[in-house]
Amino acid sequence: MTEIIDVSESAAEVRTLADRVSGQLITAIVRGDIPPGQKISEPELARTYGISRGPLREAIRQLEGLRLVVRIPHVGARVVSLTPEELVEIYRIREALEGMACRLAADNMSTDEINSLRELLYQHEKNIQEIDGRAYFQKEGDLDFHYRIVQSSKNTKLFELLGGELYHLVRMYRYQFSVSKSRPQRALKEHHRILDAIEERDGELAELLMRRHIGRARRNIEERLNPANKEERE
Amino acid sequence: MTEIIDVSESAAEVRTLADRVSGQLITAIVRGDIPPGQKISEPELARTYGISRGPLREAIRQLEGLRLVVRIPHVGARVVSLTPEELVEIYRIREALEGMACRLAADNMSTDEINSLRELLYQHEKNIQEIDGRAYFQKEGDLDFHYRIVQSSKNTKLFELLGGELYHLVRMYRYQFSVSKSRPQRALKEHHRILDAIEERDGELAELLMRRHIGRARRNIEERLNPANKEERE
DNA sequence: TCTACATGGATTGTCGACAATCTTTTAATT
DNA sequence: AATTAAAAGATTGTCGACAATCCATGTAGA
Repeated sequence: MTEIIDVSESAAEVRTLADRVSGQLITAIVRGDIPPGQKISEPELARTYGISRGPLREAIRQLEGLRLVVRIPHVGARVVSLTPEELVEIYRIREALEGMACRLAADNMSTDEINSLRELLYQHEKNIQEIDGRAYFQKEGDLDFHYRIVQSSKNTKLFELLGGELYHLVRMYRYQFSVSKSRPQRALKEHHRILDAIEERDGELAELLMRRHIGRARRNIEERLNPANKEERE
Repeated sequence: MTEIIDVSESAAEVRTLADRVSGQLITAIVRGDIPPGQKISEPELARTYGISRGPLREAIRQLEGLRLVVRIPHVGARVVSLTPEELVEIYRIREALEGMACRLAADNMSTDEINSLRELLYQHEKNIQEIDGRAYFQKEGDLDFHYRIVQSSKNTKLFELLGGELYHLVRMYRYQFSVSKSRPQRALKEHHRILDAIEERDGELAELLMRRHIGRARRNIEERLNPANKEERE
């Protein structure tokens, strides 16, 4: 999952301090080093990263745009703490947006990109078999798949939107609600099917499969919230 | 169209300078006072707004998050200049997202909200008849309708996404590619139909109608770009 | 005359200090 | 003892100045 970080970090060889710190903060928040809800102390962070408060404040403003922190004037910034409902909301948005991305990718993805992505899936397969228990790589790897699809949709705005703010939040909550163990193999199979559809240039099917795929993940979350009633929605 | 501005401006009674200037810059850019592609000179703007460069830079970082400006380290920030293709991309995203918003709104919109929105449409009707030529209010009013629907979907993340960065860009390009004159009446009719479907709690129909509605607007733009070939897409 | 380089000017990036606001602690009153 | 009020402390917001980088102008050489 290096790519997502790279977008904001090495895009221009890590120029300004604010940009660099912004990237560091993103990973820190996503990995849970700075847990959700925690207050962000400017003096403390400035000391930690060895910079002044100026660039730091710019970085915070940037994170605010990515919805990773919530700022209250004259009070301070806190790491965002999504309610489970909001997380479900995000998955609903992903259903719509990534479904669309698949439809576009079926038209616009090059054969090179398809082959490369297939390669990635084989690699995931190996990872799952090898480090069976630790689904660490898989956790990020899954999103890597989605990332590439969106990228290959060739809709740059869609790419910015999903890669920019939605994926960071998803990544963040992956590290917390640790992924259930039964999903990886199944998810991998679904990934292959989606790529199959794209390879056959069947946009309609690709969209359907992706919507189902994300919908399942969403229901997975919903069930974890309401273990009691499984069939409340729709 | 006051609401959209209010979100970022008066949310906390306009506290910090950065927030205030951020709001002013947004309207300035949206209205075209600072045209697309223009360089944003920090010293000049700081003088204009009578503040120092500190808060101004924070405001610029915020606008960057809203995709209203593009920043290059050590070079400067420019007002974003969307290619027509990107504008079409945005409309494609709106199709997906607002279609979804309609489906949700059919379930979650209160009768009060429905009545109030109907009232707004009647007001639009009056405006169109009165100031026939100047479609000024209509221009913003149209988006007001969409804004309310998304709001009533009760999906807060969806609301943030559409209201936050997508609508600003759409508003911005409304002021440039001035809306064709024949659309308003037709658009108003379509708005009524969409609201009808929502009122009848027919989410599927509401989604369909909204997708068509935005799709038409998109095709309208596409035709303006390629006046020659009308039937190239799908 | 054109290209390459160097110099000067302007702009962006960073810092430390001061002012305004909030939070916590302490004290006083009921 | 509990609640309110006041004061101290800490944090956020703002500013002006300095450093680093980029851009434009001008000069020298081929």
